[in-house]
Amino acid sequence: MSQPTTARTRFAPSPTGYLHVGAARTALFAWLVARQNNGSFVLRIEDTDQKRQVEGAEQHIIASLQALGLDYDEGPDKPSDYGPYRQSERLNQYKKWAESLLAAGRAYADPYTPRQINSFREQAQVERKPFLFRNHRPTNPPEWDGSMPLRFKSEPKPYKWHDEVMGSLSTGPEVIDDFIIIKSDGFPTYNFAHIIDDYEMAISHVIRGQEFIASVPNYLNLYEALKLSVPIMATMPPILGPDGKKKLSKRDGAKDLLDYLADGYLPEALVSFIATLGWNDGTTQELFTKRELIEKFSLKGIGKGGAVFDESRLRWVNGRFIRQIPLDELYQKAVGYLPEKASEQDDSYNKAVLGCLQERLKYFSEIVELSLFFYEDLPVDISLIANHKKLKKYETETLIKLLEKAHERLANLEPFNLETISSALNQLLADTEEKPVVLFSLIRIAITQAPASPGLAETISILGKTAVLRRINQQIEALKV
RNA sequence: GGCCCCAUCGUCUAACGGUUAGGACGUCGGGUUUUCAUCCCGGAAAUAGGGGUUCGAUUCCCCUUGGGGUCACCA
Repeated sequence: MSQPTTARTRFAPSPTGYLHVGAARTALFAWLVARQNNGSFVLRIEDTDQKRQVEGAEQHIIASLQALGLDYDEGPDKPSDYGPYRQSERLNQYKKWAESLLAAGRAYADPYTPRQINSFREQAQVERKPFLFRNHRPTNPPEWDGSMPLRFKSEPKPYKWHDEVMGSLSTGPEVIDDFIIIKSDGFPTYNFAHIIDDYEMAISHVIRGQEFIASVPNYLNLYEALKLSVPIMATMPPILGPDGKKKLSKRDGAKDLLDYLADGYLPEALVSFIATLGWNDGTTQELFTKRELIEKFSLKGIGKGGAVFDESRLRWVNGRFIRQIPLDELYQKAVGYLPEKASEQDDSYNKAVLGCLQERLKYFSEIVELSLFFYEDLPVDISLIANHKKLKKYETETLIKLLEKAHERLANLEPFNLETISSALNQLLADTEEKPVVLFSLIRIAITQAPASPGLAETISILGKTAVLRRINQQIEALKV
């Protein structure tokens, strides 16, 4: 088998929907193989099933690849020497190759109606045997006029082949069958088209999902009939849903890659997470930049078993990536996720808010919930005190007094900045002889009305004296009722 | 049902045939002059079962079990 020195890999989706995580991983790995060999990454659109076309799917997929930073060198919108890159635009190629098979006696017209084939199939099912079309191969097939499907005439035999991920694979002759290569609508099937295209586009590595592994022997049979050399093949194990059994599906949540991006997951984090779903470099490294992946990735490092998509781990990965980016960059990326009223504040205020959220943020769309109190007075929620493990033991009177003392101290504080606030709070601690958990929790609840928030002094300094004093008073009033 | 593939903590995974089976997420428990969703420390948690081979199997072989894929004029 010839091993091309420069890798040419492809991602070949059919435009029937959005790009989901599993396809994104396949695309990522193909991209990595191309990039680490200084090769080419090709996007080919497999639109041979007219019925399943989805309007806009191609654009959606392209947008997803771009968002992840998986740039391709050739594709429908990037014409190059091996185009066109949509299968619907390559019909004459498939026809040419099909006719050569026909001429060589390795293809024939399928004279049966779908109904007849169905009855063959049902019969096989009753007999609990796999359906093989070649058991019904017509002795005198009619001339192929394009109105009937064209079938490959197989030569059953056992196969043994190598898969970069799965290792050595083999099957017996019983899996080889006559499959349709040109449908009655004139379009090729995937089984035929991809082989022609991979050859004509000089693809070196075919990286795809495991749903195709059972068809590989048939492809090998076709490669032989066509006298084409076989590319390197790599089969990706499936990405599983939360139950750990079935393949990840739409039911399991938002699986459109663009949805994750819209929720405020960083492309870098998504790439790192998806790459480590089934792959790892043998060390304990958990997070990878794209550069590191290009350097370290290997198809051989991919596990053979399926991997469950664990969103909580994705959140953790994303949180780590968020913490790594400089505040200015974070601000640029996340400003749109701030609450509506953020537009009434200036950049420095909003940036300060994001700054103190950064270390605890997991994804951007939770920013509203985490930062709302920075932008508006939330209604006093008495349950925050009533349910607090320490505060609930205190008399309301005592709490009011503590708040009044805090109010007084902060009201007289000048200048009003992080440093002075911190020391004022410490003074307060000493004066009241209360534990921090009591005093600070009380003040924190008063000024945020939220179950969690950034550091108290920091929060106070961002909110400013006016808002803080107003909110403390609101809490006092609520307690008095 | 035939054929093919897969199998380490709940999850992602590491371990030239020799390790107290490691790391990470999650979880649980502590800790830090606030909360906790950050941070630090700690705990619980796995080689599916049975046979071989071997001085010694997570690792190699076989069987069983479990799971997945496929058997389309879908890809």
